[in-house]
Order: sequence, then C-alpha cells, then structure tokens
Amino acid sequence: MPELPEVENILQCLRKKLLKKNIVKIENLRKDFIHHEDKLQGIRGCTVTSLKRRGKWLLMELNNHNSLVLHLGMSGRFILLKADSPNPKYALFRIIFDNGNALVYCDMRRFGRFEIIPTSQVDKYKSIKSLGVEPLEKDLDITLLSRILSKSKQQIKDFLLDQKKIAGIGNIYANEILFASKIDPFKPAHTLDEEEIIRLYESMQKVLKEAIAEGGSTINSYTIPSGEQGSFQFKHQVYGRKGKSCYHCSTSIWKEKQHGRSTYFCPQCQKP
DNA sequence: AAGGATACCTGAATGC
DNA sequence: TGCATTCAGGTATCCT
Repeated sequence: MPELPEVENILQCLRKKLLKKNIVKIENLRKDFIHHEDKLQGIRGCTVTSLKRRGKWLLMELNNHNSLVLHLGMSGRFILLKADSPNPKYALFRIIFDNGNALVYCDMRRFGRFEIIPTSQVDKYKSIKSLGVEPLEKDLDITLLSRILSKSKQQIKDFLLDQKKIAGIGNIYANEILFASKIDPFKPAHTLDEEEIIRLYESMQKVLKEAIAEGGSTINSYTIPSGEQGSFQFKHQVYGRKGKSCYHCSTSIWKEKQHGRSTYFCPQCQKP
C-alpha cells in the first residue's frame, strides 16, 4: 500500500486530528503482533507532541519522551473512528484519544512494524538510521543525486526501490518516475548521463508532489485515515497498465519481473 | 560491503 | 467446479 505520497497524506491527516490530543486507552487486539504489552500500556495518559515522516515511516512523538515508530508494510492502514465504533477487519490495535477518536491500525498481511522507543533513540533505530536522503527535501539536489547514482551498479529501478539510497519510493512510483524520465528501468544507475540525471530528478519531484496533492494512489484498501480515497491511480501512466497503449506513443506497455518485483514500462519511450 | 535471494502473511486472481 | 499456482503497495536477514 503505502509509499511516500500515501504516508505523507496519512501524516497530514493525523496531524490535524491527533496533535496535542491525550491518549486515554490502548487496546492490543493481536498479541502476536505487539509483544511488549507493558510498554504499550505505558503510553496511557501521554499527549501527542509531534508527528513526522521519514521515508515510509511514521513517527509519533509523545510528551513522555517516547515515540511510536510505525511502518505500514504492504497492507497496513490507519482508520480514524469514533471510540465506540466496532473494529474493522484485521484490526491489530486501537489507540483511543480524549477527543472521542479511536486510531485503529489494520493490517491483513501483518508486514507492518510498530515500536515504542525513546525519542532520543529514533535516529539510531536501525531501520531509520539506514535510510537514504529524503527525495523532496533540499538536501537532495542534482549534484547529490549524481554522486549516489555514480556509486551504484544496481539497475536504476532497483536503485529507486533501495531505501538506503533514497527513502520513500516504492514500486508504483519507481515505475511512474522512470516513465516520466524516459529512462530504461534496466539501465545501471552509474551509466546515466547528465541529461538523464536531470530528467530523473525533475520527474521524481513532479510525480511525488502530484501524487501527494492527489491524496496518493488508492489500490485495494488504502485510504486516508479519515476515510477519503486517493486519486493518483487515475493518473498512472504505466503501473498496472500491461498491454494497454502508451498515452504518449500508443505502443503497448510491457510488464517484466525485475528481481522479484513487477516493472511496467513503455519499450518505445524508455528504449535502452 | 553491496546487492541478490528468501522469509514473513493473507486473500484475490488466474491457470489447468 | 475445484484445486494449485501466482501475485500484491515492503523490509529484515542471511548469504556470497
């Protein structure tokens, strides 16, 4: 489900609804998902002081100097409900706030992650520490992109999926960014020329920003916690369009497996 | 030490 | 129809 644009929309929604709110109750509905029950119950009475995103990770800081570190995996989903609403399917835990809202985490495949750690330790947490640069922040410019590309022998599609290089891009947006850049997904990262690097940088900014503005891509179950659906799926140029004709040149879109993940591309627009 | 293969889960879609 | 296989927005871990 969630790549950077979806997580960013979830973040903005949770900021609006949960900032400065007080946690009155926590319900652990799947003890095989959250093992540390005592730590979980320890956040009762805490206030949410800030919400942040790092790559595809959500960070919820509390006033007791602890943070909730959350990752939605493939099928994870946050839903905001009234505290007395019945639990949706696959609900794993609920956090009830003093404004009458319940934040419910649902995750069919349970690939999501949930940790409570001291806020001072978040940057040292292994999964966060190893993340690469934020693609929409100022610290990524063409010079830096060029430098990290030049050091990688990965195919460019694999490079974009590698969270240690750039944080937050997943399979939908890697495909869409490469189409917008007119770059062959199988081309080794270090062989991109200057023009390709500029197109890659600009497409990355454009695709991710547009996807955020559209509320992300709703495929299967993803919604913003308030229940709204994203609409960027209607703007996909290649993802999920195998056999359909390219909007730019009418050539049939191809789908190939690339290290276990589906790669969609236009063989004409993205010629080697 | 970078990067590839596999494991972790459930359900829907596809194939025979 | 029924059963088996493949596929799905991701990451941790083990291995070379």
